Amino acid sequence: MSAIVLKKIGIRPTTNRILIYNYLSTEKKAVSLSDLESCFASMDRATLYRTIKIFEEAQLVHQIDDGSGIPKYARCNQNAVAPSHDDTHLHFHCLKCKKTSCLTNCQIPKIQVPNHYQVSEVTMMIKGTCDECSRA
Amino acid sequence: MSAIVLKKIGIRPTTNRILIYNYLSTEKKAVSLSDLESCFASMDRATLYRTIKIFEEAQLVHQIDDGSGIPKYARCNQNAVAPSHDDTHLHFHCLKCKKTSCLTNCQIPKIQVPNHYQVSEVTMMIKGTCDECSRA
DNA sequence: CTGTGTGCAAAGGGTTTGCAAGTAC
DNA sequence: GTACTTGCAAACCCTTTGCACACAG
Repeated sequence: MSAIVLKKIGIRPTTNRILIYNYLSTEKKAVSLSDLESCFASMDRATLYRTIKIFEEAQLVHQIDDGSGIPKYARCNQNAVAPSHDDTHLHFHCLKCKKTSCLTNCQIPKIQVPNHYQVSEVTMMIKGTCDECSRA
Repeated sequence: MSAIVLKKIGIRPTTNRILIYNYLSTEKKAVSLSDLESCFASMDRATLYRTIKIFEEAQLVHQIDDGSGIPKYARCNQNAVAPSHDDTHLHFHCLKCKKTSCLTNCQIPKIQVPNHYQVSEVTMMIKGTCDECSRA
């Protein structure tokens, strides 16, 4: 139950939050605030915004910047109940269907940076044609 | 002379454009529109915006999305006079000094994507501490 | 004279915040 | 009753565009 998951990590499981949580859990693609807004027309933008922020802080979701300028959010590590979030994988943005998704199976290769540089986070974004679109 | 460079690729070398071009050529870090705005206070935002767009189309600069939500621009391949622009390198965003720069010497590793996915563009963004900041 | 470049002003698209009412515990 | 949530409204930040004037060929 999602209510239990939320409660466990210290987020009060309100109706709205459970709905959003479930939506993010089933949705394969990364969603923007506008996506959520049109999906949950009854909820206010501010509520969606704050809910996402809370989820992000609790590491239930991570933000993805696909170059569109509009931040998207995804919950990837869907098997894990604990907030051990994995975002060391690639992100893919399909130029045809405009969907952004996580390629959870593709790890980001280890990278060599020049001396004295310290790496704390690496993101990798691929644009192209996704599975579905290239078959069609 | 920058005027000649601009003319060669079909951009009329106005005073403003030469100034901006020179600035981008000497600046090591990627700059945002606001950066340009505070640097060239006499020029209008719209002029800066349109100039950057023109440079981008002519492939004199490329846009970098460092996760801040604010697009930055850089001219990397500074040796090349021709508009053969190379943007297959890494980008680095320093969490201390907030500067974004090109690691021109670091190529993006070849990546393996799942079947049926077609890759047309790859970007890689590293966050951490830059050379200068980690020495200080 | 004609076409391009520029500044001004405003529209636009999205995020973020203040506040007061609502709701759960 | 108290503390957290939510909706409404507005502020905000930055990009983008329309339009009229300025300027160069």
